[in-house]
Amino acid sequence: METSLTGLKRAAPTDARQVRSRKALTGALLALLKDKSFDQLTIREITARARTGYATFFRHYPTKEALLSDVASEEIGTLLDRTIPILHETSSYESTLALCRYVADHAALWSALLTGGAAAIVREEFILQARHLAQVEQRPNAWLPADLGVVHGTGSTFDILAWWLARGNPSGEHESVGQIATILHHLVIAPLVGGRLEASPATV
Amino acid sequence: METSLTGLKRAAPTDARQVRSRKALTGALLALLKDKSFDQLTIREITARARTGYATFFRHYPTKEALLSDVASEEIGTLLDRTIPILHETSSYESTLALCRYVADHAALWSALLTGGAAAIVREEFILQARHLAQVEQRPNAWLPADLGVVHGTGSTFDILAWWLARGNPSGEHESVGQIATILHHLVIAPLVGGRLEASPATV
Amino acid sequence: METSLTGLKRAAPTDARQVRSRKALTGALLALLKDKSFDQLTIREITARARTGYATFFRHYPTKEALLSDVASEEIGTLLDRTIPILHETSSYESTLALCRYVADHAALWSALLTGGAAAIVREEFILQARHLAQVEQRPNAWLPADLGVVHGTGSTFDILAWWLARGNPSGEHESVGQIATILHHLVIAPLVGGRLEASPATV
Amino acid sequence: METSLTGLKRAAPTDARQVRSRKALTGALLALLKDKSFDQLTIREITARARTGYATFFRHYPTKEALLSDVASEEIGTLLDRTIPILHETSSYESTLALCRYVADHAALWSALLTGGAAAIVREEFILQARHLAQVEQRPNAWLPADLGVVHGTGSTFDILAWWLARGNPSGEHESVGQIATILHHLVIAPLVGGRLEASPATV
DNA sequence: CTCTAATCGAGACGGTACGTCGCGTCTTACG
DNA sequence: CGTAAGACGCGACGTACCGTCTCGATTAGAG
Repeated sequence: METSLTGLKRAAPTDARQVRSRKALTGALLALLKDKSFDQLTIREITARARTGYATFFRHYPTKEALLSDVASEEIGTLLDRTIPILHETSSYESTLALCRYVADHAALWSALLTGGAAAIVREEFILQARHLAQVEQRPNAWLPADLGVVHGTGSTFDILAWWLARGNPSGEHESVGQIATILHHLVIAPLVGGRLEASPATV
Repeated sequence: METSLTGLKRAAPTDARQVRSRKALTGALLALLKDKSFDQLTIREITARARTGYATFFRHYPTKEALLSDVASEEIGTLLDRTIPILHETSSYESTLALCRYVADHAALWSALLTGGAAAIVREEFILQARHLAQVEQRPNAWLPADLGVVHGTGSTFDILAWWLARGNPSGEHESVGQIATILHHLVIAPLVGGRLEASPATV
Repeated sequence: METSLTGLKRAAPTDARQVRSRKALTGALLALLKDKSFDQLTIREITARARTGYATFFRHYPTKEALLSDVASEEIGTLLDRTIPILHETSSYESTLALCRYVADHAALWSALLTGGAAAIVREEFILQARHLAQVEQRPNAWLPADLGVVHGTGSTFDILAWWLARGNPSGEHESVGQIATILHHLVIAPLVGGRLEASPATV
Repeated sequence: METSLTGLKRAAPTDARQVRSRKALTGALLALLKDKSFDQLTIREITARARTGYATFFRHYPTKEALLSDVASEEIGTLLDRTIPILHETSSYESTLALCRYVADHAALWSALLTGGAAAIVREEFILQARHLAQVEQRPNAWLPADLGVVHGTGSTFDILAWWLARGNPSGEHESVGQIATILHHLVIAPLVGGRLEASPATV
């Protein structure tokens, strides 16, 4: 929970066996996360599921969190690149919609990360990375501390997306993407950027 | 993380020794939470800090989470009673301000719960209790599923209060309470209830 | 096992309640010894069986062994008074028979002590007391150290009696007493005192 | 006390580490048995003496008794192979002498087993194994139940050997071996097999 | 026949050993 | 001769029982 992911991408291995081992491990982690909480997962359990030797795990990752990082960190970064900019645009609905589309396109992975047992730790990492990104581009605001804006915006976005993915399978349903984007924009983005609610075409 | 607090208040013991032991344990938990994450706390550590026998812990609580529950559960309920109603009033700023004042008045306890190592688990419990409460009084909404509204409203409120408490000591500073209430109302409450932003007198 | 019984008879209590408590405890011990080993008996178990408070046990006996002592110590002394002299008589069959009769007459108690879970510890005490008794009246013997004679004689007698009591209920069967006395005399007493085997009328 | 050793020899491990661990554990047990009773020995104490991790104990033995078994069981079997046959020979003194010589040759080990804190439990195992062996070759006897004969013979032999080993160091003293064999034969073997006492040349 | 003090039951307490489990390291034996 | 399998030291877990202790609530026996 308190442990934060490193955010450092692990050097890509060249050896074919290493590739196979890592893929097996990440796959096993994602598979197991559908059933149990991340921190009640056992390394032995992961390696057993991956059909891999126990010690092999440590040849690739120092801790369980490092494996999760290897799975999640890059994806978090990619998603963040699509989240942060939204806050800076006045006309932001389109960007919000794009964000939701992206998540829907990678529903399987993001379901595991946002609704699986690792949700809390991924959320922490999500916000942590966002704060680091935001430190650079301070946009002073009279009534809202910048840091709080980032925390609230990122966290809420995370929560709404997680809630969305927790309902069955949203991918493919074009309608649903628009709806969730509207909600997200209405509840989070618009209040932050001070944009008009009318900016969202789908406001019922 | 996945473990949720029971929400059931433990029966108050009559024996003076039991009262003393429980007080020592809860006190030790709160004290330790200021330094470390809840789940990297050890029961042995708690009992050592409480100057209590290790086995005595289990005479009172079956798990570490049960102790946290005993500390937090009632407080969460009290706070929720002040959070949920806000969403139902059109003129809600005053209620928001009252909520913030309440938190400021119990800053020590809520700092431990919201910003300490137990934050994630307390947050889960917070939302869980809110969802249960909200199930009763379904207020259908065309564009926003009721459940999502609760999750977003509760979670965001939690986050903003946590951010607030994480900055030094907010108690006593009358100004600060008003500011955070304004922000909370602006970012979370107003978008949910559809109230006008002008409802908040302090909007700068 | 290594713990030896004190051999000190506890002062008899006058208070009726104390009498009742001790009787309940000794009775419970004997009852439980029929099922389980002495040292896998729990003080809590004994007090529960005795329908007695847990702390009450310690008001009467400092340890589990003290309770066993209270039950067994005097009986062991009495039996020893009938065992030791046998070794000193040339015509000893009658004494052996008397010993067996005495045991048969108190079969219930001796079954518990010799064949129950406390057998090993009672045996140790048996031999220990015998050695102490024998130290006084040294009867030098050229080929057999006196101490070894006592150890062997007492231990073997104990074993044979225990074997005997372990077969159903020997009391009432007059025949059986004679047979076991013959065996005991033949196997143990006669070789020790150098008496003739013919001394035993029942030698087949 | 009531717990009996399994009598099953543990499969010999091939891994050098396992060999080392087991040797350390058995060695520690024998060393500690010189000082304290077996059942007031702590597994933690054994592992500490063996310079071994606590959990490692359980990777090799399920209980303390299993460790004792690993130390004693085979030795008991070997000794029994030399004890039982004696009862079947008419001219048995030589066999008795051979038995005593064997014990004297392994005095260190047998001192630990017979006179150490595990004596009672080893004795039980001794007799138990003997009874199992004797069940096969029933040699009916008019005045002596076969089972009692075995119990008495084995138990007495155990006691006399234990008494012998408890006096200092008997190995090397040729005289002593003959003397104890004579006593053993006189007190136990001869009465059982009905042999004449004159069969023993050393009878003084 | 009362009153007072001893004895009772109940059970919480600080300890300590238990046996289990998972960790991360490090050795071994096999392919 | 490198890698999987897995044994190892470590330490927290939750359980059980120890012997001590405080509580009222009986209840015996002395006055």
